[in-house]
Amino acid sequence: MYSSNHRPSERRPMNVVQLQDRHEMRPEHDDGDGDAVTFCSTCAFSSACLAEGYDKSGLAELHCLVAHVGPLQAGEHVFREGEPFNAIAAVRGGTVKTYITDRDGNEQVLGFFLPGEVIGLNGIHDGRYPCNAVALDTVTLCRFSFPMMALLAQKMPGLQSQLFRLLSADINKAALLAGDHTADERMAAFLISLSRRYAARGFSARRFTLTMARTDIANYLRLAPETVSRVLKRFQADELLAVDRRDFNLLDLPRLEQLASVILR
Amino acid sequence: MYSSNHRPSERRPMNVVQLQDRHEMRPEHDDGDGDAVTFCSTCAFSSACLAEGYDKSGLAELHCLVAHVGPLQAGEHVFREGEPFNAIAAVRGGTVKTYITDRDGNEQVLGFFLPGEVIGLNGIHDGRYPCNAVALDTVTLCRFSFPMMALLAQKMPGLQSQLFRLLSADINKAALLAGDHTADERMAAFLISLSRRYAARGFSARRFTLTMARTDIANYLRLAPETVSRVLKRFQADELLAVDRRDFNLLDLPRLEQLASVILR
DNA sequence: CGTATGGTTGACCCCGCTCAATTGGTGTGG
DNA sequence: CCACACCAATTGAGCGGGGTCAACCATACG
Repeated sequence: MYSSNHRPSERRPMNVVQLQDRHEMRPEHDDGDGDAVTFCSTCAFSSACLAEGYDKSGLAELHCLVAHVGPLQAGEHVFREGEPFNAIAAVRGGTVKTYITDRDGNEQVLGFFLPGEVIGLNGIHDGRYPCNAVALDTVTLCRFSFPMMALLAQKMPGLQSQLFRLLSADINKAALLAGDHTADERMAAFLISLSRRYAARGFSARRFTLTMARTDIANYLRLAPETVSRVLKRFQADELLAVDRRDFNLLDLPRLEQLASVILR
Repeated sequence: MYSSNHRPSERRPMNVVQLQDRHEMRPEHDDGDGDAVTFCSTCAFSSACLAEGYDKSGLAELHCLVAHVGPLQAGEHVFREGEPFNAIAAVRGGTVKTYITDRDGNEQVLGFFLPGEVIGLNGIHDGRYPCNAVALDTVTLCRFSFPMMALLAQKMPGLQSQLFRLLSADINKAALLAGDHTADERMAAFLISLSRRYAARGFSARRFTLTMARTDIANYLRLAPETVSRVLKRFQADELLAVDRRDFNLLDLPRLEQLASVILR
């Protein structure tokens, strides 16, 4: 039984509730920067935002209720456990970590969220965020007021079904970690999952630099940090990958996929 | 690392896809049996079905798209992994177990569903059920065509938000098992969860008879069946509970809650 | 009865956690 | 530029919770 003794890393004492107030936010439609298009095409709401040509008024309304948040610096929180839920957010840039802390102050990492992925959906249930969300590096977000989004979903079938699909996908994603698997399988599944998600966003599937510490990886995989070190060392000896600090190079994707397949299917 | 060698229990060779075809179904409104009211009051859709007095036409439509399924006998499947998703179902009576089988044929139990709870929501994601659902005893269901329900949710804000809440709740439920906890904590959390769910449906919070086998409990908790036996024996020695085969009597709810609190919070 | 199925018990062992020491990279002040 | 501190990461030694394997027991059913 491993339990981390580390408190959540907190570089900034300031507790700015970024999804609650309106500091550093700008409405979507008044900044016509060029990378908005490239971002939106990989965002989880792309099909709702872009592919709804048949309902241009709805599209305009969706873009109206989007607000840009950030940039947040590493260690700043997006939201905290127990805060009233009122918005979800799509990661626009950077990486967000979600976690809970139990009664003893032990941190338990729930997930890492890359650009295009949506955080906060688990807060719908009882109107409060059930976990914390913290920036691991410089993070920018698209904030969506959930009440307004639900209202708009009444008029836009595509948006409603997209929300249903996102929620349903998170159920299955949460179940992945629940299985009991070896340290090797967990690590391989973690790396393959990252690889696929980076690749889907146009980055290299083989080479990437992690934004999270070893302790975060270990905590997420329910392993001791020491085990993560040893597994990575063995993977390197077996020429499955090359790793230098946080730079990873997946040398043998097929064998990693093979290892991960028990979990990722 | 424990992996079950047991194939999914299958007492009936027949593979009747119960949520797909219309055998043994009757529309809700043509059977005015008295227990419909008592069931519906504890069903997950009760707030949508009953409390929507302000929208009687919507209520009537919701009842129109409900169809009763069953009774299914123990071992009969409600749906199977990979089948096209087209409906969710509320358990009306009995217990449903959901599970997946990996490449090696090992079963992995995902959850148990009591009367009033909803199965199939994780199939929305990619239009196929990602797991199997099997009856553990005699099961009756309320089947809801999901496309029709989504359509109705466009007109009924209460139904839409109820669906959002159900989906969001399942995300958090799935995350519970993911933590690494001792065998004692897992078992206590399992029993307390059942206790609460029975109590919420008007049954005793202390005494109940399980419908699932030890192997199912073990598999669900990611423990070996032998470990389940040993933990229960120790719990009994410590006078936390009394157990005779599948009859449980929770003698010391406070201490069990205490043990479970790390997981259930 | 005999047989099948599910549950229990005991002996043993291994994966991964714990504890502790060491390394190395990064930042800061002299 | 070096010295020192600090923290993340690594490495080693030891051990314990829980899995494995096997035998045994109990209830259900033909």
